[in-house]
Amino acid sequence: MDIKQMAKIFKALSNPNRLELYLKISEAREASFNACGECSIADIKSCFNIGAPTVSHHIKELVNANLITTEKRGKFLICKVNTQLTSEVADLLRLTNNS
Amino acid sequence: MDIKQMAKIFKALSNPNRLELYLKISEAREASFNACGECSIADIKSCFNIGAPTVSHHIKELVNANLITTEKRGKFLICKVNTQLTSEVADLLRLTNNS
DNA sequence: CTCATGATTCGATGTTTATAAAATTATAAA
DNA sequence: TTTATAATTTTATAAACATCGAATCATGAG
Repeated sequence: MDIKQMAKIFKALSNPNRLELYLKISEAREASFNACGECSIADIKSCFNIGAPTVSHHIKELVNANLITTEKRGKFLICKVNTQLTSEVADLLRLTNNS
Repeated sequence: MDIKQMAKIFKALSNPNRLELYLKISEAREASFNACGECSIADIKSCFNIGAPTVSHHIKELVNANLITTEKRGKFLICKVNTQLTSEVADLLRLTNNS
């Protein structure tokens, strides 16, 4: 993976609110918001102390870093984690560690 | 690990130059700058197109996030990766992935 | 069609950040 | 002790960022 892309991923996870958002979306697959492992902006927003425009902005950054994907379902936007990318990054970090 | 600490780590890795710096320090253990798996600021600086003050600032951020440790040896500052933290982070990323 | 609601865009604002130039400190060598 | 070199601190600046309120867009319900 290219350094710029890697940095972009880390940047997307570098804001505490956005990171928590991301983790929430990840967890949604298990203790689900809607039993399908998905998570709407309204769901997310109700867990945080930040406004809808900010949530929207954060979501966009996560999508932009390819960490999640979204899908419009009716009025709602459904977010899912891109599990492959996350584990790629984990592997890269692991590589720097072959002590 | 606490969300804020996690975010801090990611922030420290979110700048392309700083990330590359960090990776360079990691690699130094193998294809070494000084055969002891260490890496001085001068070594680093000579690989990048950024000035000494900037390198110094980046190093400080990496130390601050606990990703590296430093040790002054004579005129030189020697940097080493904190491998434990790195693998903790990798594990955390992995965790979001238990599909 | 109208309305309510979920989400996005726009505009503004205060904060953080990356970077460099200049000045300063620390240390080893001559 | 003087000098050269490595690194840090200080100061300044331009760019990026997080956040919000207001306006807007999109969609499903009545």
